[in-house]
Amino acid sequence: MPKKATIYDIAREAGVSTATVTRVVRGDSNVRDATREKVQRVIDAHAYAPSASAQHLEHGQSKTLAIVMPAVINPYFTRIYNEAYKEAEAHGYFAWLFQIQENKPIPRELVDELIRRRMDGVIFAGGIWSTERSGLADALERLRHYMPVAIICPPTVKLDCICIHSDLVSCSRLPVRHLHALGHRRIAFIGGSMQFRDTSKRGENFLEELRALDLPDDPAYHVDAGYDAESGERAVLRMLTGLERRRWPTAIIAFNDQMALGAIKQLKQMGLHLPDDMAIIGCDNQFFCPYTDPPLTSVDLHPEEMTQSAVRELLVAREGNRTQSFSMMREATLIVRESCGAKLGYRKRT
Amino acid sequence: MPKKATIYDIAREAGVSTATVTRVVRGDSNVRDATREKVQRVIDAHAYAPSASAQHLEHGQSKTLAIVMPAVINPYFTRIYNEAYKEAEAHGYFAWLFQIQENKPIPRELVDELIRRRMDGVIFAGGIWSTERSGLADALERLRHYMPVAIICPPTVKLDCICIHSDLVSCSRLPVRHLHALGHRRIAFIGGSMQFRDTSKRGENFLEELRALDLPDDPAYHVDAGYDAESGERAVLRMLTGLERRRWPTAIIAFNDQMALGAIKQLKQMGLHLPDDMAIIGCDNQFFCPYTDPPLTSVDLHPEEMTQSAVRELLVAREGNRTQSFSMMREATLIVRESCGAKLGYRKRT
DNA sequence: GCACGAAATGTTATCGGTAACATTAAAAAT
DNA sequence: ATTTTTAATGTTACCGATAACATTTCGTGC
Repeated sequence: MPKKATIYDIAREAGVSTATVTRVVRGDSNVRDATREKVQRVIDAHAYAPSASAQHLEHGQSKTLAIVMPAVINPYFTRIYNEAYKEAEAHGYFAWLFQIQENKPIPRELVDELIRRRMDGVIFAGGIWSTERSGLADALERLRHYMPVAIICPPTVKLDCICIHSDLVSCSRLPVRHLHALGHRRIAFIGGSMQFRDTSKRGENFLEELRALDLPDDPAYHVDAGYDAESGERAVLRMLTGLERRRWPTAIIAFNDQMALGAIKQLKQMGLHLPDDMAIIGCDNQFFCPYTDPPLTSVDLHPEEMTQSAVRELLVAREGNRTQSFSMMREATLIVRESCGAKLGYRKRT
Repeated sequence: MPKKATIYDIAREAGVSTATVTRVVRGDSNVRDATREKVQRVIDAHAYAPSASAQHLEHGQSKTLAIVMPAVINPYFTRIYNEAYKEAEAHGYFAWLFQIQENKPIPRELVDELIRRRMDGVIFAGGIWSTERSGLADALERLRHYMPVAIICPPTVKLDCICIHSDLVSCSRLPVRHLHALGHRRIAFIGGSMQFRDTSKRGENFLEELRALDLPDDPAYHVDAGYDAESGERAVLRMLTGLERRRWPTAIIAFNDQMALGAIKQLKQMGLHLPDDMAIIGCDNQFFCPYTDPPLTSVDLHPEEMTQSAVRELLVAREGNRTQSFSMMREATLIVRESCGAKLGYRKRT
C-alpha cells in the first residue's frame, strides 16, 4: 500500500495551509479560484478525502447506526436491515450490521465494540431479545452511557429504551379467524422454541384465540420446534404421526414462512393434497410466498415500517435529550393466497 | 444523552494519569493491584471503552473491511456477506456492508465514504461489476490510493486487483451435460439481462456447450430477462407462447434459483407436469431449493469459499506490499435434486 | 540510613482534521 | 497616495488515545 495522503500532505504539495485545504474540501466560498483549482488538483491526484475518524474526534459524531441482529440469512432480518440502511442514509447516517447468534446471549465483546466505535445509536432486532437470557438488559445498561438504544421485538420485559414491536395479538388473531371463517375447527400451531418468552407468547396468544372461538386447544396441536424449514418438516411429521388420522388438524399455522415451506413439503410427502387436505398459513410474507405450491398465505409484520420508526426515534433521542422511554406497536396484516383454499370458496369442515 | 466519558474523565475520577488508565484497559502488568481496582471501578461505572476513532488516528488502522454488494435481499449475496463477516472476525477485523443498486454505476459518494472511513480493504461482489458501465475501474483507481481491493465476479475486464470468480465454463457445462446425459436435446436458457457482459457471458458459454454436444442453439431457446422470480415467470411465458408446442424445449436452465422459482410456477400454470414435461435447473443452490416442488437441481458457485479467499488475500495485500494482482477461480458444483427427474431414472427424449 | 535497581506512575508529542482567531493581501473609498 | 474595508490565507489549540520518555515511589542490600 502507498502511504495514505493526509491533509498535511495535500497542503504541503499544494503550497497552502491545512485550513485552505479544508476550505476547498468543504466548498467554502472564501477561496480564490486559482487557489481552489491548485488544491483540487492535488486532492484529485491523491483521491484524498478527510479521515472520518479525525472528524469524529473533532465533532463527536460517528454518523453511524448499528443494527444488531441474528444472521441476516433469514429474510425477515434482511428486510429490517435494508430498511435501516435506507432510512439511515436518508438522514446522513450509515448503518452498520452486526450479527449475533440466535438464542445466545449478546456477547460482551460486541457491546464493547459498539461503545468503542462510538455508534450514534443501536437497534436490536429479533425475537430473542426479550428473553432474560439474552442479557439485553445488561447490554442496555452499558450502552446507555454512550448512545440511545432501540429494540424491535415483542415487549416481554419492560425496558427503558425505544421499544417497537408488532402486535402479537393481531399476529395470532388474523390467521386463526381467517381459518375459522373458512370453516376450519381443528387448527394447529408449529412454533419456535418454547424456551424463549416471545415465541411462547405467540403460542399463548394462539391458544387464547382458539378458546375465544370455542375451538379445541389440544396440546397435541402445538408442536415446539426451531425456526427453519427443516424444523417445519420435523414438526409436522411429529405432530401427525402422534395423532390418529381422524383427529388430524385441518389447518396449520407456522411460526414463519420457512417453517411453512418445510411443512408443505412434509405434508405432500405424506400424500396430502394442499390446500384441500390441509390449509397452511405462514408468517413474514417472504419473497417466496407467491411461489410455493400452493402459494402461501402469510402474516406480514411490516418490519420496514417498524425499522423506519426505530431509526427516526433513535435520531430524535440523539438530538433532543429525550429521557422517557418510547413505545410503538404495529398491527399485522394477513396476505391471503391460495394455501388455505380461500380463493376456492368456503367449504364446511368438522 | 449523558456526556460520553473519555479517558480524561476516567483518569480524573480515579485520580490517576491517562497513561495509567490505558495500562489498566490494555491489561499491562506494571500496575499495582490497588490502583488497577480503583481505575477498573471507575471504568465499569461509566462502561468506558477507548474510542476506536482515536485509536485509528494513533495506529493508522481502522480494523474494518468493506463489503460492497447489491442489496442483500438476494440470498446469494447474503451468503457472501455472512462469510465475509465471519472470516474478517476471525482475523480481528469487522466487516461493514455497503449496499448499491444493481445495474447502476458505483456511486462516487460511496467510494469517497470508503476512503473517508479509511477502510483496511474493500470487497466488491456481484455480477455487474465486470461491466464498463459500473465504473469499477474508476472506483478502483481512486480506492487504490488508500486500500487494497478485491472483486468477486466474472473477469470480463482485466483489472489490477485481487480477482476471484467462479468458473463460468463449469457453471454452464455442468447443467447442460447433466441434462444431455438424461436424454434431453432441446435445452433452453432464461438468463439475466444481456446488456451486462458477465451475464451475457453465461449465455455465450451456454451456447458453446450446446454446440459442443451438437444440440440445437436456436435463439428462441434463449430468453433475456431480469433476475427475480417474476422475471422467470415472464421469461417462460414469452418463450413458450412464441413456439409451436412440438418445438418446446424439454429442459430449462435458469440464471438463478429465483428465476427457476418463477419458471416452475409458470410451467405449472400452463398445465405442465414437472419434471416429466419439463426439467429445470437453477443456480446458487439457495436455501429453498430442497423445498420447491419438485426439489430444484442447482449449480453451487461456492460463494463462501470465494469470499474466504477474498478476505484472506485482502489482508495479505495489506500486510505485505503485494503489488502484482492476484487471481483465483473456483469450480462450480451441480447439486442434483428431482427437478430434472434425475432420480427417477433415465428417459429417452427426442 | 543510604544507595541502587526495579516497579509504578506521570508528562508530553503525536495522529488528522477543524474552527476560532490572527494575519496578510487585495479591493474600495477617501 | 493613503486609509478603510473586505477577502484570502495562515496559525494554533483541541478532540481522545497512545507510547516513548521522564519521574517518582518502593523494596532490597549493605
